[in-house]
Amino acid sequence: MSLKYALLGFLNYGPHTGYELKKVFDVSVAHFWNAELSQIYPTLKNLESEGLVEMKVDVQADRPNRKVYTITEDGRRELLEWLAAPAEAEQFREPLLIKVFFASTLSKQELIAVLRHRAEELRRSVAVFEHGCSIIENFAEAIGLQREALFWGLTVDSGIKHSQASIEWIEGAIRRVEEMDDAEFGTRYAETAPVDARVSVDTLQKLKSKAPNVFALAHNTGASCE
Amino acid sequence: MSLKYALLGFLNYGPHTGYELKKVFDVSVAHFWNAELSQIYPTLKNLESEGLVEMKVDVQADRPNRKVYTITEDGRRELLEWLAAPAEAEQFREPLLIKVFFASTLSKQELIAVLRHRAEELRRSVAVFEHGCSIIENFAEAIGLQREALFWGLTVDSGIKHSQASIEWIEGAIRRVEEMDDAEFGTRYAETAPVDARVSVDTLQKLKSKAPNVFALAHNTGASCE
DNA sequence: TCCAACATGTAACCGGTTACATGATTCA
DNA sequence: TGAATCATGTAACCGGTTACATGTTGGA
Repeated sequence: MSLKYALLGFLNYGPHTGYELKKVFDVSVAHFWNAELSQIYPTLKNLESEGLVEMKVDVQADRPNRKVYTITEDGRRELLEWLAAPAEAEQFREPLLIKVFFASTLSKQELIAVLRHRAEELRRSVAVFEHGCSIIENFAEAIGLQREALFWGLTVDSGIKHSQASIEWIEGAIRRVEEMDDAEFGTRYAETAPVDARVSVDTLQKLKSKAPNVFALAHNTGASCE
Repeated sequence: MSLKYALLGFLNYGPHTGYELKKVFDVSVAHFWNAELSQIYPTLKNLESEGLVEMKVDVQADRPNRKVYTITEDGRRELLEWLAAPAEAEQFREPLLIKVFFASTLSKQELIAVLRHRAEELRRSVAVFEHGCSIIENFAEAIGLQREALFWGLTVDSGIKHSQASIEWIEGAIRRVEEMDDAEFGTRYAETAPVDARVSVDTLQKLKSKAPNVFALAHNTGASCE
């Protein structure tokens, strides 16, 4: 649902075509919100039918016609309302954590390799983001939106902070895993006694009745143990 | 695609029904991977048709019949392969960042309110996660998987670290925003000169040709400016 | 000559959520 | 009496990605 508002946000700067919006997306918000043309075009159409934007065909002789979208007063109002409302927390899904969760099935070296690989990726993306900062600043100045540069920079900051937090977590995890015995890995539960699902579900039931508040809130986002 | 492997992971501990898997999900991986029954049931069916699990109907007199799923050797092999392969980086989408990106449209107080609200949510989820740790440890012990507790704890840790990183970023953002002049906010671009989309797209073109490497990699995850 | 850029779209698919359907038992 | 638990599912929808379709112009 947020794509709608991201588009309104850019249209609030000035009229754009779908094609232009995609380009602007790619250098400005792509690090936390990607969008494909095939999604942008129909979304613009919806915005139009809701009366939040207006479209004017710009007939061109030598190139394909352009559909230029302009935000309406209704659109401005709706954008502002959304911006001021509390942000929904997007659900966080991280495949790496599934691997760590079931890591005792792996060998110690395999787990460490997986962790190192992800850390490398994250380090690379931090480097990219650091370049991204200066690009965003140049861009903001070039188009006369210097005052936006601070806000844009904050979003890049957020990305860097998250990546760094992940890297630090991975480094800590590797240290802990390295301290472990090789024997703790490579378990195949078929060989040991398999877990009895009924027992574990019963156990959950008991834990739940002891601390119901914890289970009630668990759906929010992430927190951790030391 | 990861749901499949998360299910295989639990089935590797021992046979479970779909209903049981949902319960186990909710207390163990829900903080980074939610799953609904309506998704679990068909996924189990697919796993069966792929030969990665086997199903046996457990006829019950007083209650509805249960379908108990057991992992096969093929399933174990596929799980192990996936666990050892590099993790795909899930795309990160954060509505709050869209709000910050377009924050100059808001008033200063509105922006700060939005930021504070999210920080509060995050603080609450950190508290929940801290409880979650002890629950996970109790659970692991109760079902005889003590050695798993460390890995499970690491995933909770990751959640805490992320939330804390977000909180710190928000606190920094609030400090920066508080230093700003009220006049920097509440811009309505219609009143000033709207941005010319063609100029901004041209500018992007030039920035791109100057630093093509940055744009090539930009799709990874997040990094930031100081 | 061939590819990239310009410019707009549709269709199929995919992972996931919400809502709905069924029907027994147990507990407050 | 009515809600919660047990237990399985289907259907509709939603946001998003990938692939496909079309056709021109300009540059390597």
